[in-house]
Amino acid sequence: MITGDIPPNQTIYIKNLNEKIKKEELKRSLYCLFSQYGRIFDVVALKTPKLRGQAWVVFSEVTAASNAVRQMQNFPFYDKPMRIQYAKSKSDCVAKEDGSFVPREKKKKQEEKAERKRRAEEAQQSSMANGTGAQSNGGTAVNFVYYVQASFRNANTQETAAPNNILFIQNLPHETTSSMLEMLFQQYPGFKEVRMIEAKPGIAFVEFEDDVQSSMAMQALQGFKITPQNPMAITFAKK
DNA sequence: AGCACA
Repeated sequence: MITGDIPPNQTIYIKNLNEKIKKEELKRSLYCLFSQYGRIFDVVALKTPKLRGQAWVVFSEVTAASNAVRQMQNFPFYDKPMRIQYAKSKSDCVAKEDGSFVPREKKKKQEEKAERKRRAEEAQQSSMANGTGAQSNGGTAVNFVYYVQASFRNANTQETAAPNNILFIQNLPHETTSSMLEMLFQQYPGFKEVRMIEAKPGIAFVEFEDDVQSSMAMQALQGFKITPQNPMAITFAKK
């Protein structure tokens, strides 16, 4: 068992990540990939020698983390299978929320100064923690996607489907046609076809060759708006 | 392989 004896935690610890990916891109992609399991408070990734290739994704719920640990285990992400466990400790952003946060000991003066500078640079990009950073699509889309998915899960008393080659698209404007979706999705490698159902407007299925390609398209188009009111909510189809 | 965050 890869999670060993680490108790469940709302934060997951991911290792074996592709170290060639730039930090900001990595965080964005992780955010997109894992937001299908629930609301994400924060994504932490550092490129220091000790911490590169690893990341933490902080969920609002332990159940979301549990699903992520199980279903995304060994998922090929930037050509490397992710190894996922629960984090060993509580994330700062969670501790701050529940009042148990105590600032840790300070480091040496110079390091502190260097970090301060780095933080200032990152300040503008780190809007992600508030769910405003996922894609060029803007942040409300991501929260909305989670909302749609959550109600979908409730309605069906089902969990999220494991990654597979077929995407399930929701919240489309009713005027959407399959050729419109084709134009959008065919730009991603492995695209096969779009399927829509006459009797069910607002949803569609998009098939790819495999689950890696489908998830790349999912990340790219998650929250994409055909009209301003319709950020699309993409999940993996239930098989 | 490696568990951080001000």
